[in-house]
Amino acid sequence: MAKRKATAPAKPPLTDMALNLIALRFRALAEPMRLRLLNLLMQGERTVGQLVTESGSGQANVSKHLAVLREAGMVGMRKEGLSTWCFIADPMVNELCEMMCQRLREEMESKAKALS
Amino acid sequence: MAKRKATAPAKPPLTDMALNLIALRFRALAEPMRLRLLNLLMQGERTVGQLVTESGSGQANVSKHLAVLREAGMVGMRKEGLSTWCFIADPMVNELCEMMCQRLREEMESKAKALS
DNA sequence: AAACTACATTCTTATATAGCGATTCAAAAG
DNA sequence: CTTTTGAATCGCTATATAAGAATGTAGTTT
Repeated sequence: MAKRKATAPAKPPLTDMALNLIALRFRALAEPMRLRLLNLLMQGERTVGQLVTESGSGQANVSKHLAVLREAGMVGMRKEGLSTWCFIADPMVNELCEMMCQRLREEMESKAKALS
Repeated sequence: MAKRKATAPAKPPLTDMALNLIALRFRALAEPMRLRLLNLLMQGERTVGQLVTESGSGQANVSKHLAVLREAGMVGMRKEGLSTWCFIADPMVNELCEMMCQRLREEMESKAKALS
């Protein structure tokens, strides 16, 4: 029997459920405020209150966004006294954002060059 | 208990504009139907009509989703006679989806193991 | 015990968009 | 020209959700 090449690009079509799960994850990254929270957490752990202050958004809003990120497995939380400390729980988040930023930089520079 | 890694990447906070641009890109990937279209295109070029047939969605809907993917720079199109051929214009799309799928597999297997 | 603190939750409003049908547009054929 | 075909666009409805205000809640202090 032929063994499947590891580099074989022939990918099977994804099921509806898989598509929904993947879309759910990407949706967690599809809001500027959530990206801002992740961006702040990339500098280190923060309490919810600190994120409220530094994000400039309201407390209820930050709490809800953090819930979305937590359900997506991207942010973790641990309670310590009255405060809740948040941290990035999935290093993939950094990679994804890094890739996207890099790609955007390339495109913008390309467009800028086209205008010069 | 691991000591905090010295690999702290110390990234500067992103601007509002950057966050909006990044969110816009992720939003393009945040819908199951668009992921399905991308998944079909991963197998090779398709006309819009073929995508309508294979996706099982309506023509207007597919057309609008393709417009979103095109504006996000993820899908390219070339007209040939009456037909419009679509293709993946940014290999990053494959990487992003691959990463996400891999991550989901890991989590699901982990959870499955936790239940056994 | 009461009062306070840090978050979470609920409720509401405003906005965005997925999906559908109908229409329009553009290229090709008759 | 007219018709046909492939795709884009418009109008519409239903649904999702971001954001703020008010309230609830659990842990802390006094």
